[in-house]
Amino acid sequence: MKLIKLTLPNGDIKEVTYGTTIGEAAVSIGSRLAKEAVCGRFNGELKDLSWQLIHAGDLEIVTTDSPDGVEVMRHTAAHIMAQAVLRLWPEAKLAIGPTIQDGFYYDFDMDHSLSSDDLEKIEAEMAKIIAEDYQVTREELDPGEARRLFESHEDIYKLELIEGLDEQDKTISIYRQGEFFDLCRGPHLPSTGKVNAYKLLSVAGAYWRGDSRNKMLQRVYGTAFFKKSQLEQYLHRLEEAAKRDHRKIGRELDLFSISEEGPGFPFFHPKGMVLRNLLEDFWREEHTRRGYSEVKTPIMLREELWHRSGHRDHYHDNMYFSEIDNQRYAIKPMNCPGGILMYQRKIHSYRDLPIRMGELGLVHRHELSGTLHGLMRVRSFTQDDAHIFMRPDQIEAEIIGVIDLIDYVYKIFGFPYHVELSTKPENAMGDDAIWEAATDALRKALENKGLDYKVNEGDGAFYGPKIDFHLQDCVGRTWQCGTIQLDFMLPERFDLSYVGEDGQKHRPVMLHRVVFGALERFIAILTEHFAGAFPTWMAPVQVMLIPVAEDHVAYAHKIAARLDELRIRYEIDDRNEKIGRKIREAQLQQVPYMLVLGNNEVNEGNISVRHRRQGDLGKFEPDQFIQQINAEIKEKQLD
RNA sequence: GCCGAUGUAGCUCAGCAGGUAGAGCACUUCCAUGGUAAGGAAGGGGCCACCGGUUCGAGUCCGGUCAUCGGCUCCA
Repeated sequence: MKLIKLTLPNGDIKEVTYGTTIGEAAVSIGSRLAKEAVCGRFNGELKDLSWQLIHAGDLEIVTTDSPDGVEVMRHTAAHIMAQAVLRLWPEAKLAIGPTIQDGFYYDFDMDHSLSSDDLEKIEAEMAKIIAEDYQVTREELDPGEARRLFESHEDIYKLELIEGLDEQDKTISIYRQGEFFDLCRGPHLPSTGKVNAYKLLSVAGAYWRGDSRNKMLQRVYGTAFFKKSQLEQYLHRLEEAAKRDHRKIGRELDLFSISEEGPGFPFFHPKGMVLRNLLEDFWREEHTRRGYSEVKTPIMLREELWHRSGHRDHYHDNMYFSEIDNQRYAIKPMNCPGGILMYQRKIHSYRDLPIRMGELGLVHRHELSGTLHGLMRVRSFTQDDAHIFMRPDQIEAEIIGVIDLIDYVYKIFGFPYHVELSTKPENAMGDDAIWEAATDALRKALENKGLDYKVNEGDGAFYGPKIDFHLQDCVGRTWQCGTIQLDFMLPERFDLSYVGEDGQKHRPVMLHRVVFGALERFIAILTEHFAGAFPTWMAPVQVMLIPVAEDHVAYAHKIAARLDELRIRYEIDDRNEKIGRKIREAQLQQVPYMLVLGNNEVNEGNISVRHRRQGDLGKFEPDQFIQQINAEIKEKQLD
């Protein structure tokens, strides 16, 4: 009998007989391992436990605690869901059903429109399929067989997928469980009974192949875990994220609102303005320090300018237009053309470069109505923009300068982040050579900084490639904020120049960049990240003065005068209420410090300090407290 | 823009066999002068998103519009 040598992850060599399945191999390695086994990884490829080993190679048993194991199980869960849907609505056509981060979905084409009540029905049917514990088996078919099989069920979407697979010369495999079968690469769990903790989460529309010209299908989202406790933990996390929703907190803390009179055009309330102004102050301080100047360009400019810049051709659908004195105007969706006009006002020497021109620019973009979302997705927003005009030899140093700035700013807020590089998109201006040079410059700067990055092919802006910074909030979600875009195109289009050492005209290179991205969105992210409990330096109200009774209001004003000197933001709660109530409300407003002022304090000339998280901190000399909170603010401490 | 759901007081929500609207919180006034997360009482407040239809009668049924929510597409 022929023996096969398997190399295990720890380097051990295991010999098994020809034709042994991965599942059997797992048993022979250890019974505990076999119990936890989900599938195997043979020479880097995931295979079913029933896969037969017929030649030597590396074998790893993928277990329930590995990310791959979870993904395989979710894929099986998606099949079980599809099976359940077909049992309930036999006319449904299956499209695709992949796993995604934290779960899976399956797209269906069916007349019955699914409601959340239906999710329960589907879940119940899934429970039956799991209890019935069908074997999940793999079959490999040639394209003709596969076509016939799916044609017999009029599975138009699967047939389209098969066409694609056939072109790529890939093996066509299907998986069966009970009466159900599906086109699938696999691998899968050995049987449906192995799926344990699952939950269907929502139904939504989704275009076939993600293309809005195609039919809209019904997508059911779900998730599954090996352990009930993990599922519960995940659902709990969703609840926590919902509690942090900036739309809810924004209302509760009176930061901003959006009126039906202006969908996508937010109103900032006084407390939201405090946040905005602080971000702007911080931004100005950092930019001044780093050699930026600040400008402001007009909201509206002649439409002709936007033809020259290329926006009219490449960005038309997102722009608003208007008319003044029979002249066509456009409302700016970006700040760059204005910045360029500013650059062109005079002749520049090579000695003047780089020019770092910052602008907190209010831009308007027509976003599709269905995409608006609180402050995260709006139709008018303020970019913390800057345009750097520079000589080609300055490109790398300037990019590195921006990378350092972004790194500095994100660390102040305690955000970890990662970086992505986006290359030439389909609707791009300019030829490939320029794009390549620009993309190389960005890549070089990243490599010089030793930053790891992911590449997004075809995801760049129409005028140049970009580096995106994705920060991660405390619930683990990521948000694209900062970007650096290199642009050889607009300087060309606008015939920008500087006078070189040789007295001749040369073409400068432009860099577009933002750090926060948009103030509106950044405020939304901060709100969710801190769940409304902004660090003291940002808190709209930093101190709540709480006189115990009417007699103590005068003393509160005396303390307040001291806070005024240092521009510490406070409120005096002089309502005729018990202090328990005043404290509760200050807590709910996430005020960092509450000062309780009653007879004891007035007589002793001190204050009782309560912190929103640490509770009662005891008595303080007013000066001592004020110095302490002032330091906390100046150092922008996170609490 | 597309698919689905939703739209009742400032907020959270109840109401429904179609008979002209209700709670808690908030707000106002009064009483209580209170010591670390809600003191008590009284009162004001709604063109039930908007427009049209069915009906003797519509918050409730039907159609349209607008907005919001969950996604898709897109993106700061």
